[in-house]
Amino acid sequence: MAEHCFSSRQVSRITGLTARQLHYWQRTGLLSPSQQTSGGHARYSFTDLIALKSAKRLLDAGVSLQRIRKCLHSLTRFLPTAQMPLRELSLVVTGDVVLVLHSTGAFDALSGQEWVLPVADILEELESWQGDGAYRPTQWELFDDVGEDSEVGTQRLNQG
Amino acid sequence: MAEHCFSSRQVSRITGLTARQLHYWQRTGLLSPSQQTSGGHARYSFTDLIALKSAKRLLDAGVSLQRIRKCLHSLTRFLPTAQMPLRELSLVVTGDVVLVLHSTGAFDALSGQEWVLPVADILEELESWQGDGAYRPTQWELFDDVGEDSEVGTQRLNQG
DNA sequence: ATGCGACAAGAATCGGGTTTTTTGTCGCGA
DNA sequence: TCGCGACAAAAAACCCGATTCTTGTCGCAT
Repeated sequence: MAEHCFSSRQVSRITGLTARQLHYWQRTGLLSPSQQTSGGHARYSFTDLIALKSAKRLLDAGVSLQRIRKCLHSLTRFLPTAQMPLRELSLVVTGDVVLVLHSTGAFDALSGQEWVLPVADILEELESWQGDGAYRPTQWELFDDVGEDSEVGTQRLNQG
Repeated sequence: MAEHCFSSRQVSRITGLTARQLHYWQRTGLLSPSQQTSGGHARYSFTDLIALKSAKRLLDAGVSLQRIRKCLHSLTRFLPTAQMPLRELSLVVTGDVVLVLHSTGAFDALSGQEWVLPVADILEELESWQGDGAYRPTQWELFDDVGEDSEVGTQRLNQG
């Protein structure tokens, strides 16, 4: 593959990251350009661009750099690059976590851990208890009757 | 529908929650039995059971009760019960958040906010820049070259 | 038996101050 | 022009004590 790909300036223009950020990220090991000129100037590969652009997106979504650090780190561990068709991945970002959504499920980009609780399972599990004296509803409505009249301000347990 | 469904004892046996918990949850408005006997004894509906069982699962997954509170609260807001086929839902639990996975995507059960970053979009966006002087890889490998030799312990910026 | 109130241990949250991280800006040198 | 080092502001993480929440246990009333 070609040695020269993208200069810092190009990458900066393309990804929206500042030169300062690229430099700092290289310095702290988040992502170094895969090539360098003999003069020590950065040359980022297209693969680098993908990672940088992803990171930039996460940043814009409010994920802190430290979190991104961990994410990238475990992504390298948990994504078998040969197998994973990248186009089918999605990153789901909420305030605190970054999930990797895959066709087969989802897992936490930080820990790689996966906890999925299909509601269907719960229904199945409960249905075996229905003989205990209940009707059999056909239309499930979940959480329909939570905290209606009793206010959450009522909890004065340890007081007089 | 039938008035009598499940007594506290039954619910306790079925869900694995203690009577104490059921009582406290009722008291604090997390979930009250939808029926009561004239004597003031609890009668939980099957719908209640689903909610309780879900909550129990979240508890077991390490989600704190306060978080569950918020989850249930926003779930009631964000799930149009009439439309949502419950069997297609999954709760994705990671350390800090509870996500509701739906066929069309996922959203945070706490805030209802949704940020999905399909990697395919990133690729698409980048491909328009390829003329800038790069090769055209056919096999994407992401995050393959992150933090290899340069240690993260190197960042001594503000020092001498 | 079930509900209810009281007390207490343990867990979780909150608030504020401190430390670390991240980024902008400037200046120098190749 | 690009990289590099230094200083400083802003943001994020961290720590720790205080507060609040959750749950177990006991005793009493219905």
